[in-house]
Amino acid sequence: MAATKKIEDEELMRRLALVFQSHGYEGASLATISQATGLKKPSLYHRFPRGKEQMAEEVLRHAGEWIDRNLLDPLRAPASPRQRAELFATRIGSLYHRGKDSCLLNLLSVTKSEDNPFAGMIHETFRRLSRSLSQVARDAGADPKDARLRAEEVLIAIQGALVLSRGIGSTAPFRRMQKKIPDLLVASRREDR
Amino acid sequence: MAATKKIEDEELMRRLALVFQSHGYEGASLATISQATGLKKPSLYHRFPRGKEQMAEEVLRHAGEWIDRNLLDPLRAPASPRQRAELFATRIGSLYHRGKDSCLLNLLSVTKSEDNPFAGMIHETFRRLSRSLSQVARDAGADPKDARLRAEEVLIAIQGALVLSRGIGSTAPFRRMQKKIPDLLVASRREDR
DNA sequence: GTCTATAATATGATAGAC
DNA sequence: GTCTATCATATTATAGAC
Repeated sequence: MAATKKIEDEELMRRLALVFQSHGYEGASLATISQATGLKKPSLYHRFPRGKEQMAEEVLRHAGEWIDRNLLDPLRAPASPRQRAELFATRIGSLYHRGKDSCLLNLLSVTKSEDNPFAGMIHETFRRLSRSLSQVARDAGADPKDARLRAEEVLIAIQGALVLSRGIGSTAPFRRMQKKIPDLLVASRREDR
Repeated sequence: MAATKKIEDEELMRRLALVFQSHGYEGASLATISQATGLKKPSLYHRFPRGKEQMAEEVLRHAGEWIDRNLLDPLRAPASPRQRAELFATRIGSLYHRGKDSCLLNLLSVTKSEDNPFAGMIHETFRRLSRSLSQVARDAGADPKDARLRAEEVLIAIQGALVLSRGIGSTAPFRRMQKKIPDLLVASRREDR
């Protein structure tokens, strides 16, 4: 029974994430969410007493846990920096369905209200990604400052490729970016670049 | 009278753009828009008979014209490729207020409806940017294929830096990215990158 | 061109039955 | 835990005066 419930929760979070990814926070109405999850509004409020804001919070938390398990843990695995960077690039591809999906961190950073209720969680998630990525760059020989800049470049490349791919209706930019991730993170560079 | 009207229209579009940039399409209610522009709802409908969708369309068109005049024309100016790339980087900074603003092309590509009403204009604007940027890369000696990839890299860097800067609440990533634009577009590269 | 007033609908949220 | 029915408010949109 507990196992079944757990699976249902997983599926629920998966569908909620899809709705917020597709339509953004304000664009995801309770009617849309109800249809996407198969739960009527009162059932949603039973599960999320604080309503839509809590739904988005828990989706963000759930996504953060996925990232910790499937992106950040591999970055600390006992493998060469390049191998870890390559595995990271692969996992990024499955997180965003090879560029077809948008990033929750991008979409949930836009709301009606002046101060975004999710800003803290979004900031925190980017920070964890940045720390783990820069550690790989350091393991590959980069000094701390360069390592942080490389991590930033990788995050920029991912977010930018997702925006551009959605903007032009083609995943080609995302797939090209994905191949570049290992070099951005661990390849040696010329001094003048 | 005509001149005064023109200025008012400019200011109106400027404020509308700011609202959509800050809150996204669905997050920008007519109440918010009314407050931001100083026009009551019936006045807005007098100016935009098809309502909010037309407002966003005209804001996008207006932004596209700004881009043509202030970003793309300089890319074709009689100057060295590097000088043109540097001017472009400067103008990108003022377009996004040095990283404080978000990109309309990103925010307006998210709506409630399944097929985004602005997809065509967004796609078209990215296309014009890409064409003009790649021409600069070609003028700097890149072959057509490499030039297109460099233009794509620049667009990815801009969009990604804006997303990351908003996500972490700091314009530092945008400002660092801005300095890299000229090299991304026109610097020679090692073969193995 | 702009406004007050108002309508029609959508949206977030709850009461209460099962 | 889920539902039907309902509420209060927000939202898009319009009528009609000035």
